[in-house]
Amino acid sequence: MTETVRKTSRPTLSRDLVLETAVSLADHEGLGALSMRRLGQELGVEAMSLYHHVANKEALLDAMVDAAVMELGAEVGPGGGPEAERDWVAALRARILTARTVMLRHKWLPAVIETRTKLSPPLVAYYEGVLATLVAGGFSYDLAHHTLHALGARVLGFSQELFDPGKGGGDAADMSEAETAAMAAAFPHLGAMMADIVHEGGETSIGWCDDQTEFEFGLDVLLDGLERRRAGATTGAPSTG
Amino acid sequence: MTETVRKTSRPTLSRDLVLETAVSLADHEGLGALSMRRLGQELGVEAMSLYHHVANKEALLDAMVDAAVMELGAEVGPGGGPEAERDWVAALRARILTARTVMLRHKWLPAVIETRTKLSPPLVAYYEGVLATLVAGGFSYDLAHHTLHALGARVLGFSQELFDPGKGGGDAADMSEAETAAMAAAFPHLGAMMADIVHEGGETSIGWCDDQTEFEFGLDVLLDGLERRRAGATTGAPSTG
DNA sequence: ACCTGAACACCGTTCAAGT
DNA sequence: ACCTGAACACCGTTCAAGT
Repeated sequence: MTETVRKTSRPTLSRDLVLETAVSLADHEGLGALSMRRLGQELGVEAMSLYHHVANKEALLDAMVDAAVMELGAEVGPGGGPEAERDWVAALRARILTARTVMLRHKWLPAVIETRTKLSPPLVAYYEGVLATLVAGGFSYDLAHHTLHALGARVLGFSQELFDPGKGGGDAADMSEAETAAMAAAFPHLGAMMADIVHEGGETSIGWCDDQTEFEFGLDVLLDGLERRRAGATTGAPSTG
Repeated sequence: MTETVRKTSRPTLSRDLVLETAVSLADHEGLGALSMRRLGQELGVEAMSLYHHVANKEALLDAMVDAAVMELGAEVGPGGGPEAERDWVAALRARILTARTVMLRHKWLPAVIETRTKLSPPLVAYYEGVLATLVAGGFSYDLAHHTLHALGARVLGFSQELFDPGKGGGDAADMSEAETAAMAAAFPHLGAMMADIVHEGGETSIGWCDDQTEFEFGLDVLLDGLERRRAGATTGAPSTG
């Protein structure tokens, strides 16, 4: 699981090596494991040596974001172009789902991006590509701007999942029958919904929610609604039938 | 700005007083200011005394979430009912916008909710109300489940805003003309969009994005798309004209 | 029962000192 | 120029001791 230390060889420290090691540490053991002392240890060096290659921990996190988002930028390409003109929904959808694979590789990235105070040039470049895709698809800058807000974190391939039964320490499997029954009594709709999902899941996905499916569902609802607005519907309240 | 300490009177400590003070401290000075030592100081007591009323800091955060979400629950009411049957969009929209006012009062709440490992009963009760509203509006449990995922954090009144020019240390006003020009050259679409927004903002909102407007736009796009699916459209990919 | 103070094992970071 | 070790000002938390 854990990478072994390389106390023996000890290659000369460099900014790139510090960065790579930091990203790898965060990838494998989570953001909580990334302390300056621990990172130094991983490199066979005292924590204080890191300060010769990085101003402080915030600067290290900045650089990690830049590195990961450049990775993302390389995979999604420039954006815009004839595919976007033909079908902006498909173009943007593909772009965002690619972004998602990068986010899944670097699970720490959303949390770190959220806490950045200076904006990352590679991230701005990514947004430029999204915008190019929207404009090629016929969006006004005004609607494109609202669209970026509407997509929010989803534009980078992640969403804040709050209602995650798999979280909560115990997923459905962990809940005792008594607990499930008590919950169903107190919260009838949630109880019914959970029963429904568990049934539906059946043999394939045991019990709960498929993150990828749900991410795509939410994304498609948004893309659908946005296309309707682009095509000329009012930007006001939705029709309520 | 900062509340003054009450070293003098020193009322007997109680769990409720600890909780209230913790919430107030986080409200006024942010989550970063909430350390056990600082909270003790605010109560005119040693940090270690707090452990008689709260198991540890995680338990304190759990209790703070419960308290804030109960506040939310009291303001939104039970959910469902005849209004939801008549117009689920309006009912859910109102519910979520009320939730948003609570989130704006307790800015620390989203971040803390995200890190909880055990689920909060008041939060489950809130979801039950959302679900009751959807079911009254004609949703199947299956579609309602997807809907909760699609709304994500928005169901609680907040969204992960990543592209926030006001963030980044410098908003547009803080950027030098040279910087703005350089950015417009490197990222033409972003440059054009920003110029467009600044113009549009005009006298009323100086320059940038109105969070409330953008929140409602994104919410309405989602509600619109969800209503279409409820009314019988396929749950697959959106039509791309 | 409630509160305290010293202590432990952690942080990020500074600084003077080594090579 | 690069790395080190002690130190400083913080964390959350434990534990034995006070009242």
